[in-house]
Amino acid sequence: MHIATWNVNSVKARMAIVTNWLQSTQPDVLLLQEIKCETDSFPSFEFEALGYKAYVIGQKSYNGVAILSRHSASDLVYQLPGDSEDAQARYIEATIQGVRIASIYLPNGNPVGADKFTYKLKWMQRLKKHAAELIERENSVVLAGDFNVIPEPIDVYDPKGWEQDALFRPETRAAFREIVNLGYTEAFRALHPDQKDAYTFWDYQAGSWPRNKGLRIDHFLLSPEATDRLISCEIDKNPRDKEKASDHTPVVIELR
DNA sequence: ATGGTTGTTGGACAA
Repeated sequence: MHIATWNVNSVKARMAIVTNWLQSTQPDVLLLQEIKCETDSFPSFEFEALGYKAYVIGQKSYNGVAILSRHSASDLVYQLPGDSEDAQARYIEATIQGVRIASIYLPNGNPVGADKFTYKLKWMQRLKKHAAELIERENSVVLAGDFNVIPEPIDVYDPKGWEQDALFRPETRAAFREIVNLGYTEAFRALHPDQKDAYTFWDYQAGSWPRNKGLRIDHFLLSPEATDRLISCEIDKNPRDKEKASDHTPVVIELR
């Protein structure tokens, strides 16, 4: 079973690149983040034509996540539990072929010191609580998406320069470790412990892509049973080099 | 670089 995650930075602006990639890669599941459209205007029909059913929670202009699946999904959850007041569309979860899978768009959190950073840390505490319940309740759990977290210095081109950024602040990294330490395995680093310059995001500005000045912020967290089934985890850099690319590129895992 | 770019939206805001 192949599962992919991709922050597409507007699904409508990215339709050609995403559909071409789906046709060539044909994962069982593609998790999308930052679809930037309302639920009802998601281009479900185009994905159905390629054999994927779409499960979507969107909102106007910002955020929005989706699960595209070649197999039927059940027991959908459309928001991260723990705050019914939170209207931001950043979380969707479903069971596909016995695997509990979430598509996550964790808040960016910048600027540090303002409401946005507080919101990020609270969101991560909610995610920790929910991740603890999932690992207790379910067997194979896959939490994947744009975590907006740089886990370690190896995951950023200039660790010093990013010290004060919400993606790399000690509080952010600690909250991420707390989730992992519930018993999850971060798939890419587990399989590629020493691989440097392995990034999933390159800013549109200042020639970040051609200079490979990137960040590794899109992750797969796997429960113990899912980890036992893990065959591979690879970053596919090809879509980032296309015309009209997203600033993120997809990551793909295979489970046996 | 107190730069730079992209997307939504029609001026900022988010990233």
